[in-house]
Amino acid sequence: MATGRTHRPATRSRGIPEATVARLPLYLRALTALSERSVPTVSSEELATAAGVNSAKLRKDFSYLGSYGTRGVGYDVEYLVYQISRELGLTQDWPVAIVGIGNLGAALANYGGFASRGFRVAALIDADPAMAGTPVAGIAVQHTDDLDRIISENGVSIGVITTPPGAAQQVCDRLVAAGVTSILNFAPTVLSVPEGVDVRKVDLSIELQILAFHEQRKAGEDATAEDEGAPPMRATPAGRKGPDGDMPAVMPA
Amino acid sequence: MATGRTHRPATRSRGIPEATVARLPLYLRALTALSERSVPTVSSEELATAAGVNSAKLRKDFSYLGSYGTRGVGYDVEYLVYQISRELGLTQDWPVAIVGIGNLGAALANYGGFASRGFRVAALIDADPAMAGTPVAGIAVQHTDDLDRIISENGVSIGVITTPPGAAQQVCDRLVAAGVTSILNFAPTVLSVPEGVDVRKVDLSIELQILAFHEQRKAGEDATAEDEGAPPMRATPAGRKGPDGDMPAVMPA
DNA sequence: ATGTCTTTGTGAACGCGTGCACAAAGATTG
DNA sequence: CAATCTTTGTGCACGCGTTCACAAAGACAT
Repeated sequence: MATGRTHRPATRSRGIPEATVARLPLYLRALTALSERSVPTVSSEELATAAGVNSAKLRKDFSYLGSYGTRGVGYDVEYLVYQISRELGLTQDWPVAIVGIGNLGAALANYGGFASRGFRVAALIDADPAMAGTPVAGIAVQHTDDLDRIISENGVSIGVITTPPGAAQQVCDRLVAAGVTSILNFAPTVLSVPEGVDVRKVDLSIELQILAFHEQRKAGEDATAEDEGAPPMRATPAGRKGPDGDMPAVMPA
Repeated sequence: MATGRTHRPATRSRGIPEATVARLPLYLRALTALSERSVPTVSSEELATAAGVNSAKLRKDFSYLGSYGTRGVGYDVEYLVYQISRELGLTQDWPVAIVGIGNLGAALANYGGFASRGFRVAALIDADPAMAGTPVAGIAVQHTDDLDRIISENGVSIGVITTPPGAAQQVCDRLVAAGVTSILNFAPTVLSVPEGVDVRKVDLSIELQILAFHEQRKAGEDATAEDEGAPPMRATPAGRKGPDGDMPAVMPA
């Protein structure tokens, strides 16, 4: 019944701050690029610039992993690539299942960035019987009925949800029941999961709205005298709202 | 030329904390759902549960917007929907341009969540001449050469980048030059933008890597004695130490 | 009107993350 | 070997965000 925690426990894992963990992939990407150019070492300053962060922050981040640098020289690129990869668990292979093969699901399946590092699309699952067997990105789509079997047979522990919002929670529950303990949710829904299951969400609509907020603010800075718009009279509780029908009766993403 | 700040200035806008702004869309979604069910009022507790957050946090968030609640009763749903919409700038229409119409770009163009609230796909732009004119999601794709004109003619201030990583910075620069001041970046690249331009990134790969980290940690908790694998010899920069490993004694997860 | 009950709004404490600034460490040069 | 120079690693202070806990405010019943 999907009655569980909704937010991550913020369990400070093994002393590495969550904020640092979130930046490690950034460093890894920059380091990989350097590695491909056969650059042997980098200073914290250079690497920080490449990763778009502060150099002090980068050094502190690395200090949580250990002392991998050489003073007066910098960091050994190859060595650091390996250390971060190991820390992130990318030295092993993670089979991933994508549930909901619509526009987005198919796009993700085709996305090259998946297989690039440690991740492998192990299964595509959809509720539409007509899609069963259809190959997407070279992989045959399987039906939701077999979800349990698919997950366990492939040893999938990371699931990606790209279903319509209405189906997301149900799919989530089934994934968790089948053994998935990490979920990447693209559906615009708040997922409830039991403790011990990690959920990360990617929400286009939310990102756009945040941008819109700042955009509006920027536009409003010039015209400070700008009228706030017609402040519709307070809709007295249990009463009626403004006559000008201010309500956008539109459904959100 | 892309020489500018990379991170947002964290400019505390109008007294509303960034963290709060990021949650407003969440509240708005939950409120819209309630509105459709014609629920007149909600308590902070109910709404918080629906949005997946703490009720105290929700109340504090709302307190930044003003006192919109009624003690002993709760919040008027319709009124709050309007207030948050206005605060986020969703009462006006935001024309959005998507650059890079590959798998992902096309998927986003088709994504219903776009038009749902305040956002309208005003233009689709791609560098492939063969795509020019091809309709995607009912909109004809236009060529990159006309980017400047397209942006200014449509008054686009929000751009979405779904190009390959190599082209992202260049596209970004052109968007900014054309007048775009908010960018949603799906390309796995660190974008440099001048001050005053907001960038938000959505990165599938990074999200997966963060999940993998936690997944590994969870798996490692049981088997603490797990072997760390073969630690590759440290590429000692210009100086050798014991071959046995000056491996920083990092503890196994 | 008075009292009770519910729920908001917020003061205050706490913890996390960030950035500064510098001492320590090692490379490098004379 | 001593001096100098570069860059790391980190102690410390500060600010933001979260959470607790409670007084104030209003609804509602008597």
